[in-house]
Amino acid sequence: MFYEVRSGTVRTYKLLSDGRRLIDAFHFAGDIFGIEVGAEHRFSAEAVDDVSVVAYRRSRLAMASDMDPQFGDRVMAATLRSLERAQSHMLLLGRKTAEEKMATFLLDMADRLSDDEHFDLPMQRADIADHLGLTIETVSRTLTRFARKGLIDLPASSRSVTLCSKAALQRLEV
Amino acid sequence: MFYEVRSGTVRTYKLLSDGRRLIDAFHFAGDIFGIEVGAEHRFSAEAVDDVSVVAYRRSRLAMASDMDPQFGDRVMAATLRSLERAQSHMLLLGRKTAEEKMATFLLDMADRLSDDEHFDLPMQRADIADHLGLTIETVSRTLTRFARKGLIDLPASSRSVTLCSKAALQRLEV
DNA sequence: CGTCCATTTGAGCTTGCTCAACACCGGTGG
DNA sequence: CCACCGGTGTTGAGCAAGCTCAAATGGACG
Repeated sequence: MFYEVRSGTVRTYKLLSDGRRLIDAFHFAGDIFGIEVGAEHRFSAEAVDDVSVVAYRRSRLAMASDMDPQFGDRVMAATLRSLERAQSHMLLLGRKTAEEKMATFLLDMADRLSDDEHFDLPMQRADIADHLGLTIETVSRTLTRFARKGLIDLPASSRSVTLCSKAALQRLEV
Repeated sequence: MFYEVRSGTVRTYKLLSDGRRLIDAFHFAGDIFGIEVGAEHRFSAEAVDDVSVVAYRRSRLAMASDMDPQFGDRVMAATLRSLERAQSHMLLLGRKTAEEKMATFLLDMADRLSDDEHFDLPMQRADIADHLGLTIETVSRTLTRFARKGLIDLPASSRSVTLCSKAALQRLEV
């Protein structure tokens, strides 16, 4: 089985035995996730908000690839995109500072969630923290620091963000 | 183009603009690496020691898949294995402590480099550090701590390692 | 209005980093 | 032979980024 998000946001994650969590990716409408080698999945998936997802049997892949080569190509492309994302994310997790992580995250979300500079984050601080290898507190503090510096605007709701200076964030991102 | 290691060890890595490095993987004999979507590569590869590598043109993939489905399968499997490894490595980078990282690394190397509990690391401390998101000093200190605890044996040469207690390392690994 | 949950903020601590010195080893040349 | 050297690895001391623990704030909803 593998999956395609129709609407909403899905998080895929792994846990350590003591409960520490790493969210390896957020998946939005149109994203394909959960393609694997073996029979059983090596990570879990959860809905972040209200979600609609399509599930495909894996056997469909081989079959569909014959009938509809486009479909096979799309799945291969999705797999390679996951790999690319994972590789960039390893660099972030292993070598970026908290500020650089947040800057990268905000720019990525802006890119994927909005046409302009404003968007609403579907996930809560704990999800962001577990995605960036930080704690909730560090995420929160870094966001307020960005706001104080005038890089972003955090109107009331705490989930909505406006990027005031993408250029400055890109500089921070390294 | 993508590549297959015949003998020796290859490291693939990414850099931040100021030179911070993350080695996303080490590739040993038989490993396939460097499969990508776009035209240009998004990471660099270097020989860790004396290496022999086979390069395949990407066009060969589509072509060969028709003539030799086995080959296409092998490449797809390699891609999925890279993705799996990247996902586990994200958990390591984002959520494991220095000791847990080293324990995981040693067990992985033992698995891939040796039949028993003894092996020689092909890479230097700086490579290990940049693979685990640590500094050289922390790698070195963690290894000596493991040796003092009797978990491993570090005979003279500093590149050779014997695991005295895989079980204990597995417990540390979380 | 009170409760629950998410978020923010503060204070102090710890892990892992930085900077620095030292040890070790293989190669090179006087 | 051995002194020197560069590259690699180890060890020590002090520091700081980010964590932990704790409390305060602020909505959303009944």
